[in-house]
Amino acid sequence: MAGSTILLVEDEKNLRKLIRTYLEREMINVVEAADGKEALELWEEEKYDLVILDVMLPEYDGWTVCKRIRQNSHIPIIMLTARSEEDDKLFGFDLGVDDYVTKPFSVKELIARVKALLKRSNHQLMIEVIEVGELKVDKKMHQAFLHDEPLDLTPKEYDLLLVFLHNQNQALTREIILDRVWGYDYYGDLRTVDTHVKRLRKKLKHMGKQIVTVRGLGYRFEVTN
Amino acid sequence: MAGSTILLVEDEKNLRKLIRTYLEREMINVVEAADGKEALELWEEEKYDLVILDVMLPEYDGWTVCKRIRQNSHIPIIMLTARSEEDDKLFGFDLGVDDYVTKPFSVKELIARVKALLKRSNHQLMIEVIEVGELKVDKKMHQAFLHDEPLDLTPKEYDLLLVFLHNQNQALTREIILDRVWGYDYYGDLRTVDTHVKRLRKKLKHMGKQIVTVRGLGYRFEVTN
DNA sequence: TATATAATGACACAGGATTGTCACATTTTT
DNA sequence: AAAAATGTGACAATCCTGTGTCATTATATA
Repeated sequence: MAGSTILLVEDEKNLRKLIRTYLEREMINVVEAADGKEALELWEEEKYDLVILDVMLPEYDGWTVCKRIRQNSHIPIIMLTARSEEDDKLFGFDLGVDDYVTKPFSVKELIARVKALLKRSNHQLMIEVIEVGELKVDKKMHQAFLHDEPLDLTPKEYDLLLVFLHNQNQALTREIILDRVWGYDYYGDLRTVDTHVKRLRKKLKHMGKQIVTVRGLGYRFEVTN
Repeated sequence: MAGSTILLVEDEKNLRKLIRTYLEREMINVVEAADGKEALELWEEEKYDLVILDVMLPEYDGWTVCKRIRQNSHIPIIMLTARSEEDDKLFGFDLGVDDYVTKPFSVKELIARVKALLKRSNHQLMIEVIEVGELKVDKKMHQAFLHDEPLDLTPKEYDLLLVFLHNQNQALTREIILDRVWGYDYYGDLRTVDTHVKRLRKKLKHMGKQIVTVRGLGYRFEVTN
């Protein structure tokens, strides 16, 4: 939390400085970028715990930067949107952003959301064993269990399962799944996801039903609390 | 969004008419003023959702009008500026201008910004869970619920429901609905909307009555607060 | 290194769900 | 009553997903 490093991408200097001041008051380190290009350069250079990203940016806009970051990281991203390009339809499909803050916003609110996300992701990383019903995954062991019986999953199946477990109850498009499991630079058939879902479902036995098909979109790992 | 009223202050008649045409295509009402004095008079008379304001105006210039409006309202203001000077913009941000469009501009861009600002003010799109009475939609899950029971909606039905929920109490023409759900480039029978409304109503059970027919126009999702 | 085994990605096909359209019924307006 | 607009059921075309299979690639084993 304190001691985290944030990449702050915002072209308006005064706003950037203001946010920086507030963040530093929370003992959070801030690296600033004034445009999309700079943001991506800084992104490659160092590791960050969270990104605050303005949508309207010179060079590359926020969506582009976001997409690029999402190609190899699940780091929390907060978008500062003044204009919402997404229409009704598109919005639900954009699953990469963790939170939105709409301009004009109170900096206090933004900071609150930053803290919430940092806490959450910190928490996520700590978790070494994920358990859902009879299903258990020990990340350190790199092994899944069903009824405490080791499950014989292939690497892709394991990765796929983890993506589902990390995004419980979230509808994921095939694109997103392909990105997360195969990597951003993978160029292949979307339907391949289907095949792997089929195989994973089979191995998960009755738990396979938790992987719900979201028709016209993709899949969702459903857990009933 | 649709149904909003905009005060358009621009002295050049042709440009004004052009902007008006585009805005009305979006179901936005337009009130025109040709100079600063008229603008302020109209401002006092009625309520608006947004103001488009040319900087160079007869009688009072745009800054004066802007200042005056800001004395009693936080309504979104878009300035049309001829110069794109940095200091001009900074000056404007002090006055509380929400967005700038620099002449010459494409009307489409202006419209996009208008829509963005209107959306921002009722930033419904950002909300991930929409709840109306017994009806609930979780956008991340991509799932609707009625009495907390999952609703089995087809993709089109889901999209249609979202459009209604994002435009509560707004009469929407079939054209608009077709645009939002099927995409602007879709070429098909307007009556198709009717069929899908029928199907959605049925699945929404008693809540189906909330989708009110606006004879001669289209439909409206009605909520009584 | 050669061989066997497993994993992977692509694809085609089947079956079912979804969709758009139309004709006709019903309602509302003139 | 006629005209106009909307509601509705039926149905064929289309879309989408599940699945089996196969060639290729990667990995493990001898």
